Amino acid sequence: MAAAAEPTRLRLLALLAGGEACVCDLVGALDLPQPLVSRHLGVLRRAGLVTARRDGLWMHYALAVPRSAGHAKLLEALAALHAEIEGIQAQVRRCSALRAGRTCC
Amino acid sequence: MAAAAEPTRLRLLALLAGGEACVCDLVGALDLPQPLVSRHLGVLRRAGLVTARRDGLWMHYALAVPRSAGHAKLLEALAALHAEIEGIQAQVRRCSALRAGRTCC
DNA sequence: ACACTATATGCGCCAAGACGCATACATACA
DNA sequence: TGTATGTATGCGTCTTGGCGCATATAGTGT
Repeated sequence: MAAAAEPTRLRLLALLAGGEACVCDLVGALDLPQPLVSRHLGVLRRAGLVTARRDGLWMHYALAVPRSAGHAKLLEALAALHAEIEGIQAQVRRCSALRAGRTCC
Repeated sequence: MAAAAEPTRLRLLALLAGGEACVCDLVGALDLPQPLVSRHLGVLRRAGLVTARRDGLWMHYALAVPRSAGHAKLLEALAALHAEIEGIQAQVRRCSALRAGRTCC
């Protein structure tokens, strides 16, 4: 819960709500330093909110399947809250474009 | 969102989910110093999550009616998460007992 | 083995925020 | 107007956590 409250992590969760993504795409979409994004993803992973999958050099992150009723409801709430984040749509689009462009993985 | 993530405030929201309550009942239920509870309630109020109503000497706090889809979904998620908080049931019962006992307001 | 790329982590700095304490404020009542 | 009670706030302290930077780790290809 506290893990999802941080603004940058809220944005990461919004991007991942659009499907699995690798770190480089998330970095490109949010325009933040890679170590910062990686650290936030680590927090989300340890909180059980996202899962990580290694594919060669790349790590793919995705929303975790809910482990409790509260978790499931939280994901619903996040989905609704994402729409209310300033400038998030552009970042979601950029993330999708990066995914489609396949510049990295 | 960030306002609801703090553990003590999460408990306060859980107590208020059972209905309006005055500060003294919340203090008694959580067994925390009054200034601390008052300060947390102020944070929740400024975040738009609760509303305050004065009744003589007493302030009655209640969950605010949702102002957005995200807010409404967040309340649902909180309701589900409340059940997963350590020892919250006893505190909710104590709050109800205090309300019923009418020792203060 | 070496170089290269993607990702993770150790370390230090700094700001945000939670807490305790004292005290101010608001209201009721004599 | 004075006192008592419930609630809010100012202030100092200390911890937590976000951030930048450098570097470590994991994997790929030559």
